[in-house]
Amino acid sequence: MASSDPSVRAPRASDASASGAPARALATGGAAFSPLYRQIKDLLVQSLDRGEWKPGESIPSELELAARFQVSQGTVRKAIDELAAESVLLRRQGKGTFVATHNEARVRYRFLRLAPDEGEPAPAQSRILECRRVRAPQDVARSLELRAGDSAVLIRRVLSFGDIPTVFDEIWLPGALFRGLTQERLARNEGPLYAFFEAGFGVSMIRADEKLRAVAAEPLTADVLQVPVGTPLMQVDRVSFTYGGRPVEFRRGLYRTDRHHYRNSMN
Amino acid sequence: MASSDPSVRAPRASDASASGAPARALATGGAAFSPLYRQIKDLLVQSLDRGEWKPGESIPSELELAARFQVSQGTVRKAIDELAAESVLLRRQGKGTFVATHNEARVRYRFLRLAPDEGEPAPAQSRILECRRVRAPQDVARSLELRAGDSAVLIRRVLSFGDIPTVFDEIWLPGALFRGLTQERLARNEGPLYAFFEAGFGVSMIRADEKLRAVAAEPLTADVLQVPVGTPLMQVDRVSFTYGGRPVEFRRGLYRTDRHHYRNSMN
DNA sequence: CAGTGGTCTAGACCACGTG
DNA sequence: ACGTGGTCTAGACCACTGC
Repeated sequence: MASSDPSVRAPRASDASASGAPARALATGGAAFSPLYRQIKDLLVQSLDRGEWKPGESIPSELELAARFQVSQGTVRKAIDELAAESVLLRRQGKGTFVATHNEARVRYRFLRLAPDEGEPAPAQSRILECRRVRAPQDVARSLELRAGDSAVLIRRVLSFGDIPTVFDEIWLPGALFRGLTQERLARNEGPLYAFFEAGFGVSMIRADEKLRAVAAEPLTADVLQVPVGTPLMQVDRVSFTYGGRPVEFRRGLYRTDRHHYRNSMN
Repeated sequence: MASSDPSVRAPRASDASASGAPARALATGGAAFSPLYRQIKDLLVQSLDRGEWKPGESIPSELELAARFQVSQGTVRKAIDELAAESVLLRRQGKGTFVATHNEARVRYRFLRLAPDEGEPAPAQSRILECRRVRAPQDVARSLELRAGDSAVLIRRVLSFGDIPTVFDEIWLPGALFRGLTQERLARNEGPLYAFFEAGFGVSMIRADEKLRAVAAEPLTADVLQVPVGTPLMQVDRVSFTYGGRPVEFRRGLYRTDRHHYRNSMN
């Protein structure tokens, strides 16, 4: 880490207390007020986005960051608190603060909400049916903030639990971010897809919005999931976002819910 | 509020710093360690549970609470922070901290996740089909932590959006908590059911767990929702909890998802 | 103007993990 | 023994609200 970091402390309202003059000029250009800890949070997110600290690595200690940004440890702490609450960072007492990974057990089932009706959640077997580059259809392009016709990667896969095919996913990714993604590399990958994306392409999925509905199985889907045509399935449309709220995946999943259910918790 | 509150400060490890002696005895009995701010949080929840502050009312200021519990304002603040993050309390700068209500716009759609495919969320029209006292069936009793055969209230209702029946709910409540709940009172109520429960029976819904699946419409449901038998519907089983994590409602909802979807956000 | 929550700082000590 | 995050305190000032 460079010791002469350009991200120095932004003047803020509180500084007036020392000089008596109401000096106020925010680094963001002065349009919107944002507390110091949130400016620090934004700087941390920018560093994550730039890849300064990679998933699984530890970030500098709170005291180091406080020195770098010229603020108190408490202010850095509050910024990290928010990022930890969003599962972007992970604190481990006595060890440090780490960039979250999609490999850890603690977040492993954060995005896969399908749970077995009986027994414990078990890892799924993934079979890649297809992976090719296509022009983004209009609705996908809109979700991914691409221009219609831009390059995209389309993946079709099936997730099975104990030999029962349960999830049929169609996944669209922005072609520009996933150069070199091939069916071979996908098939070689074990473990969660998102862990593969962050390790192989530097794209971290941080947040996702889903829309769920009940639909009848169409012939193709029915064949893949080995159910009669017309069987009620859950259709899950998801848009996933990376640092800074940029959409980087659109996905349509079709779930069999005869032995599994989609779990959700609200508060 | 009684000025001589019995909930005084519990001795804790940090106190040893003043005396030099490792005095440690937690109010909880000493079994489990819990930081001071969490003990304060528990005391606040107990006060809420007792009804010391009712939904919509303000709780004492941070400084008052700090004086009552003999801790610093910062410790009270951290306890309140957590309760605000859980939407149990609501902070309003310059005004105070308030007990959350199910009437406010901010939390109105916290538990109703069904959103229209087009346009803005609109309030639903509720029609009560049935409200009677029954013995709790075994699975309901287990969800509500009752003994099988205990008294329960069963409500059946339909929610419609613009004359289109969209949700068919079967709701079970513990009979002991909802004495005097009749179909007449229910029908008279406008607005969210949970607001009615908290105002009329002092039962606040704080958290809920849901299990979703896709099912085919059965004849009775098809009739109520005016869809053909066999239409795919979303079945939502919900257990709702009040202060202290006590279950106080089991609900099975069947949703038409031809013009609406169930929205979910993950991070 | 007074009172509320919101932000920021500084310093102390505790609990945990590692060497 | 040391460095990490976790907790707790104390005090300052800011921003918002209502009298």
